[in-house]
Amino acid sequence: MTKATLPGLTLCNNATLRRAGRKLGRFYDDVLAPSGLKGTQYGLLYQIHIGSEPAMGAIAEALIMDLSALGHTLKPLIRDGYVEAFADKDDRRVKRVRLTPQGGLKLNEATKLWTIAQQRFEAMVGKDQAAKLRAALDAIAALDFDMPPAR
Amino acid sequence: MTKATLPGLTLCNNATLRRAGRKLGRFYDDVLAPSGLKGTQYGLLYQIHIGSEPAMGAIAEALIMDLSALGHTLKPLIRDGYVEAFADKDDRRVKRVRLTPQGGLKLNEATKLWTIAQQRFEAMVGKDQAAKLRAALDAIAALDFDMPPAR
DNA sequence: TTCAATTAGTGGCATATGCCACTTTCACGA
DNA sequence: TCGTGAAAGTGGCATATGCCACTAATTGAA
Repeated sequence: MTKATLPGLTLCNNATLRRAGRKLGRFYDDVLAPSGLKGTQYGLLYQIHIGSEPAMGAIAEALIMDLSALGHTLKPLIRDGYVEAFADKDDRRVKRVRLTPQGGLKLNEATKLWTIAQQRFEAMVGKDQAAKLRAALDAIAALDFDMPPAR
Repeated sequence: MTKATLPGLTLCNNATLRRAGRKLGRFYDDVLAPSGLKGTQYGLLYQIHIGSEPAMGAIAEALIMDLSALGHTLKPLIRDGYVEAFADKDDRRVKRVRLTPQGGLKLNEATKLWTIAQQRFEAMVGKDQAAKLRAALDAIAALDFDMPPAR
């Protein structure tokens, strides 16, 4: 009973997902550490990168993240000069963001590290196993949890 | 291109896991809301419940969570009277925790809600699919990410 | 044109997590 | 027995996320 301190190997899908998330998150964070970015920040820079000066709302939707949470997460990246925001020309309510030249460089730098983490992980679980896992997770992300509260 | 704003369906295992985690987390949180507990707190109370007055370190290990993070997460639960801590009789460095009677009641109350969330989720993805997913996630949680930094 | 409803963000507050620097206890070997 | 190093937590600081109450800008209908 030394390390098998897991009597009830939680049947909770949410708890299991979070636990694996903490573990994997730390791994990616460790590998990305030399770049000074956290896994989340890397993902956010990437998302901005592949978008066309995306609006905050668009990013939040793509990442299935609360809009205000995105705003908070974006702050350190703007503060450090990796991202810059500007108002949309046609709708001043909309705030768009883009990477600064510095942000672009940082993304490239971090991508090299990310590749290492990604390869190391897939070498352990298998490339297809990883792909299947991502597919399953994307399926969850696409689920429509609703109806219950009597519409 | 309205809702398919996901050009690069992220290949990053970490980002995919986090995204699904946010989605699922909100679902469980919503269903658990009437109890006043968050999904994480419910999981923590449960973990304490199934343990024998577990030491903080044991809980942290089981949940693959940083010890200090556990300490922080535990605070609101202690503040609200659901959990109480006490020093181990033989080793004063060790701090053990247990549910208070109130905590036990709250856990029962929340478990009813949790069951609903769990069932609703599994009704959507399938019971075996969910089990497979948990198995895959547990496998990740059990991985040994090491060696690289030249030991 | 005017005003109510809607949309996009912001700020404040609270929890979730980590890392690091300490402090307190123990365990052990000299 | 003393002193050094390991083990278990705590506190502070920073990011990650959410919800709620608001504000600013738009859109639409009367």
